[in-house]
Amino acid sequence: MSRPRSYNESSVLKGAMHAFRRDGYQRASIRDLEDATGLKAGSIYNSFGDKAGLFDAAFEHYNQVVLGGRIERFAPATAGLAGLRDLFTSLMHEPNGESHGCLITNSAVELGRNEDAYRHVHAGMDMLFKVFAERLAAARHDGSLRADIDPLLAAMKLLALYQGLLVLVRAGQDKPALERLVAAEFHELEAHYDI
Amino acid sequence: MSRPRSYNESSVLKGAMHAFRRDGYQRASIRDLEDATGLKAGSIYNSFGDKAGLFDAAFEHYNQVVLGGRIERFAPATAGLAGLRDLFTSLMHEPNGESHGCLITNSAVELGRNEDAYRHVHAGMDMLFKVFAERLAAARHDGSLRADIDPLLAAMKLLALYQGLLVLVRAGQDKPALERLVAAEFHELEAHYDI
DNA sequence: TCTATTCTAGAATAAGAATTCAAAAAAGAG
DNA sequence: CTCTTTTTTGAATTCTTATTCTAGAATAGA
Repeated sequence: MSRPRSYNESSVLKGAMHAFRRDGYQRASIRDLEDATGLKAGSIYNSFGDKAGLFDAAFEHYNQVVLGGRIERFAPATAGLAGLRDLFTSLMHEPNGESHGCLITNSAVELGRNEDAYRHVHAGMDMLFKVFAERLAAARHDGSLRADIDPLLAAMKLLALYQGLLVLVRAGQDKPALERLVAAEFHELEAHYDI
Repeated sequence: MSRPRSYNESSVLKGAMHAFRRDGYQRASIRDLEDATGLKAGSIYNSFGDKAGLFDAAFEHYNQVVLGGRIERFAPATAGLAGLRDLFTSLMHEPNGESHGCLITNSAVELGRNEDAYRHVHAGMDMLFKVFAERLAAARHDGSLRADIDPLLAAMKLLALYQGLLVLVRAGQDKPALERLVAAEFHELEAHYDI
């Protein structure tokens, strides 16, 4: 019937996401997005409506694929507190020295309460908070979490720490120092039985 | 000899700073900056060279006056750990429900390693880190800090938490929850003598 | 008071960005 | 094979933004 789209949606979204993470919503021009996605401006408008529409789709992709995948990979339910720690440590290990940062953090700061982005920012933060809270609650049950720690309060603290680390990485702070910080924080969370 | 400037430099910088905090460097247009400063574009260019020059001056002003003043007010050397806690708590109490955020956090995220902003971002973070480290070291000496805590490591952690809180405030997270988090964190830092 | 100089205002300019448009191309349905 | 529908493309357009220019106003010292 009609001519089918010739591009691969997932690779287009990946490219757009990359550009938005690196440059922010405002600075990523349609020109940049053409390069990043391999599509021409016309096709972008035809497929996504406008720049905001592409951002929307790219953010959705980020939350589901990148963030979701990261959680699956580093912090599945079976990995306990150590998994959470690995998730945090991975923030300091972005490939080839680049620090694109997190679309959630970057958008929260750049766009504030902007309605469209707000939805995704909240969804992403919720996803993180829930994983933190679940892992901490489980750790409390199996005794690996210090008994005097409130899982929900600690989950919120981890969320703040997570966002803060991303800011510091983006600002070029010394990564080894940040890793020591993460190690120390998780050491504090763990139950340690004195002999 | 020559006509002197008719504006008040400090109030101009305050206005510009406000606009940059609210909207970010990119989104704050010269038009917006005219309104925010009360100057006309011509005067802005005459006095500060260009938009980047005004941003530079406004950032300098932020670090010296706003951040410096905040530290003086909430966390002078005499106030100890409680002063630091108050400084953190004040982040959740911006006047009239607005959350302009911190120019340091916002610029770190928006501008990344951009050379001009980088200088100020680093200066601001350094200023915070040094205050945290000094207060923690002093608290260690007077015994109000838990003895097993490394002041430098804890200072870095506080810096991350500080930046993270600002991201969460900007994203509209529940402020009371964030305040509880701060209270809990400082409770953890303090030495508590069991009777 | 006059003059040199700098400030201010607001229009003009120029560059860059987002978005739209019109024509060419592709692919399946009949 | 042709027709229809939608995508693709690249140019055209419209908007916005940063920056410059020009004329007029203000000031302090000669």
